[in-house]
Amino acid sequence: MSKIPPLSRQALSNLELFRGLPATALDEVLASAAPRSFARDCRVFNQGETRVRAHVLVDGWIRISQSGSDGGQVVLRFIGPGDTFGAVSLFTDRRYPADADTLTDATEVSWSDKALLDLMNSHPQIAINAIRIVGQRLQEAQHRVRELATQSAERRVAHALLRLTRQVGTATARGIVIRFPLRRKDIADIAGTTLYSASRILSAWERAGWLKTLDRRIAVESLSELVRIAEDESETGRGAIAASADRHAG
Amino acid sequence: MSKIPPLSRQALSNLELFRGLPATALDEVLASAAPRSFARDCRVFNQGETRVRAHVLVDGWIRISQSGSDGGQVVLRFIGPGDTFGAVSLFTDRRYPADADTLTDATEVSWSDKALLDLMNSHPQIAINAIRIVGQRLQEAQHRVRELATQSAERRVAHALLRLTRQVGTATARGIVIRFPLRRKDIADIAGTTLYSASRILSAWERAGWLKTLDRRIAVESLSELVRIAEDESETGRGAIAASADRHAG
DNA sequence: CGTCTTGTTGAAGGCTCTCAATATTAGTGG
DNA sequence: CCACTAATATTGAGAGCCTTCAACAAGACG
Repeated sequence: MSKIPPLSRQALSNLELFRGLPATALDEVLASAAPRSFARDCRVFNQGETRVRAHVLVDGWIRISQSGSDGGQVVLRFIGPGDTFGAVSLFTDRRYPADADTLTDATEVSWSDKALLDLMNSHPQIAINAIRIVGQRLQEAQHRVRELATQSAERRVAHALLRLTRQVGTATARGIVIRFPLRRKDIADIAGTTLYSASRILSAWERAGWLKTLDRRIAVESLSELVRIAEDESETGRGAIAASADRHAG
Repeated sequence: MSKIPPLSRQALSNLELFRGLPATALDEVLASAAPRSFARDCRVFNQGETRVRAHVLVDGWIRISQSGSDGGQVVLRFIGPGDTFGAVSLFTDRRYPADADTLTDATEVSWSDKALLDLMNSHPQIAINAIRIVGQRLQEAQHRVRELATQSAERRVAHALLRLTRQVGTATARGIVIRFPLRRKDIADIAGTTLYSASRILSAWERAGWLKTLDRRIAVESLSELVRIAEDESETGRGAIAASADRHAG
């Protein structure tokens, strides 16, 4: 459908995966790259699919979510411009471990397993970059494991929002706005709770005046209060839903 | 204290991190390796420490656990012979993200950041092996995130035990025995629950005759029942502690 | 024999889920 | 612009899993 302009060497060298490569190497990378574009709300790949490729998102936003045989679902990650995704499966069991859906119109480039391995073998820096990327995600995932195992639903929602503001927040007059629309169910799947608890927590925070949601877009007005919820040790581990906000609102 | 025999090329090539390397490369790897040995219950490195190295365990068992500022703690992983550990931090923020403690006497070899980077640059296969290793752990961690977010404490304990039997189980006359002693608190920290819940769940399973613990060592006698608990979809998501076992025991 | 660590178990309370009903908003076609 | 429909959000009530606290038992060890 749409025309996809060829990626420039310049653009390529700004991607974390290909950072620090000489120009000749970038040309090799470009030669084996397959561009593709998607409309909003499209499935880029399915959990379990075996024709795996290494993807880099050029433009747009993508949600990575995993669901179990029991129907339980979690959002693992949001992918933004410049992020690598779906690449780990090339090295493990050659099946995508999660679904990828576009949240906006999006364009990506991807490489086959063979192409990527060849590139890494001739340019080890690519492999080293990949270790850094995957390593960061491993640390994030482990951090999240601890969060889920030890903290209350309210604190997890606070953490989730803080991460979102950092990763995809834009400062505006109305506060820090999260760049794409999120349903309560999305928040719940990110924080590992239910739609209902997420709704209660967020509306309590709205009552307290710490954030607003307009058209599914969340605007955080008082980041410091969220930080307090997320860090405050006086909150006894697992704690009352939105108790802090309601205490505050009186 | 103890004498550490030099690692053979043969032994080295059996480690996943150095798989598929030519003999000359293995010699290079050996040249920069620093061996070290520990008694039981020793700290190998501390969470937050900045003098990071890449470690490979040659012999023994190590527990990797992370604790938060609030005191909450989780066991992230057990490290056995041949496993790599502590290496990801070389590529990210140059701080160990967790504590490492020996569960038995142990010997390891380690490499400095510079040595490992040099080796990877001259032998990309090492970097590619590392991606596979870290990638597998990322997938495991993400799987665990989903588990913690959606499943009941009982199912999580069942999953934890199943993972342990697979990773460190030995088949004996008494069933599958987990190779090193585990306290109830350890089980709780693995499964993301409390000491008390873990105790209740495990003693219910003992009553049902599905496992026994002798001297802190857990012996699983009926793996299939554990699998049933872990997978059974009739258990409504988050479910009654040890209800299945007590139902079974009458 | 005392002490310390670890494990078990009861009771109570509370956070969080589930279910249901209603309100609100988005999307569509006239 | 408005009616109509579907999707989403809010909120109450109730149940229940799990935590928390407390007391006690059982070994390990000097």
